Amino acid sequence: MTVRTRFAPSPTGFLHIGGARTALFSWAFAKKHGGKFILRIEDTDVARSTTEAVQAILDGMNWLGLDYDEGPFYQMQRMDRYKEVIQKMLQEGSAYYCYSTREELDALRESQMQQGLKPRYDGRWRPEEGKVLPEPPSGIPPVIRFKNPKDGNVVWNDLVKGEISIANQELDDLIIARADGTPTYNFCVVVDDWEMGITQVIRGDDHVNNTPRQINMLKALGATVPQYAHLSMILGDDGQKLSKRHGAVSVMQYDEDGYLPEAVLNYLARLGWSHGDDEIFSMQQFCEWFDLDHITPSAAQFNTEKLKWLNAHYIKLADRDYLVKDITGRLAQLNVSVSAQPDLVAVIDLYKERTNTLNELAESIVYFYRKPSIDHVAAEKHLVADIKPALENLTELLRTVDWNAEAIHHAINEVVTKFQLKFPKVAMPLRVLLTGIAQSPSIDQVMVLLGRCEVLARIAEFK
RNA sequence: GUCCCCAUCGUCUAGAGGCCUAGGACACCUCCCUUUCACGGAGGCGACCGGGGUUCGAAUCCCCGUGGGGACGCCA
Repeated sequence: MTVRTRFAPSPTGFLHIGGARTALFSWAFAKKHGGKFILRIEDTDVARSTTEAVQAILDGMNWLGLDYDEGPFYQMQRMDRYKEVIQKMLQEGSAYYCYSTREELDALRESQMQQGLKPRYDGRWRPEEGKVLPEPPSGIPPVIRFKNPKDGNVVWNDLVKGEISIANQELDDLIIARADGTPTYNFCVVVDDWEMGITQVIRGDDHVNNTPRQINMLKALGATVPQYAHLSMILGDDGQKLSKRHGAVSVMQYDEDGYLPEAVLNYLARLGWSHGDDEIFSMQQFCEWFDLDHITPSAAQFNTEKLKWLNAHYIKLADRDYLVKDITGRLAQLNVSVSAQPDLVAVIDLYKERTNTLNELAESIVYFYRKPSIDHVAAEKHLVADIKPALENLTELLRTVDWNAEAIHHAINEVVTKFQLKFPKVAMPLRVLLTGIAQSPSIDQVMVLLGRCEVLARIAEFK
């Protein structure tokens, strides 16, 4: 049987890191097995679903390069089909109308909680052999409930967590259609997973508790039950649960923050999944290696430091043209327009080995295109008066020296020797004057790129 | 409260009864490289939640405890 997996987000927000990993694992699993990956938008909560959120999810998938073979399917466009199935269930007796009001149900729930019971529907409208149902009240539009089996256990072999067994007694008759007739999540999932021929449902483990209900409905419909793989959640850097209020950010935020999609993908792949000691690998390699057997069942804490490490790695490998385009954009954000000189390609080459994010890279090269403000601490330490004669002497040499790193280096050495100094004694003030700070690549290389005219101008600032 | 799940260095993890005096990676520390800061290289610090079993032998299997998480919606 061909593998068919799906990613089924609800469009109530952006694509966050947890969703992205779920999507990545589903995608990789399909790729690994030569199957199909399907995108399905679960938008049946009309009140909370937005087209902006749909777009945000699509953007996130696109940025990560998680392409889908089918879809996106929208559940709201499949209403007719859901209603058909519900009618069939009503006729067959696996579903029934329930006239309980929300107030009634709230009261029920509360009293059950007080008694230390698990809150659940008590089945007052559930048709039963020899049971006399109350007369349907007028003016109350009924919901439709699934008639869940009363006895036995629902058991499935979760591909991540192993065998999970839940007693039917723990389950109640869930609502599959609201009073306004629209079907609810648990029901739509069942119909869709069935009719879309999903073979492996890979999703967050907040759905573990929904699984037995879905299996029961699948069985009631005579459908094949797919395999399930429940991924544990991703915690924030601080070990706290991610939520809209706390730490959950869009994957697109990582783009804005200067992370490469390759880095995010590689990081996510390794978060909760492993292939021996391998840490750095391409998505192609990942798709070949990926399996459900090596997914950790426990929750994982996000670690930005490690993401940065991977990002630094991928920046070193990044395509030149890509970097130039990207960095030009980031510089523009900093109100820096890139002039022809110094050549941005050369500048990036000089810095890409020493940077963690693209934002850092952009910020650290601003001084090539705009005169830097001098850091006070650095100035105090290195721009001392007694170095002035040496710098003046260097200035003279720089006016006529061949403008390449070797010649410049030689010129600095000449001054160093003449004034009986150590190399850094001259290099550091130079560095501060030229870049504004005390850290930079090799100073002669910086000077080559900055250009003779600009170098002389900046040294002259030292009064 | 009830049900379900989880538990190896600070973090991500390797580990499917002997290969484990528990391996790798990030972070941290030291040293080397050096023109500063990085990069890179070499070292170092650092963990099997507790208690019982099973077994010749347990990080690995079982039970109990503890801790953490999830679910209990006319949300998904």
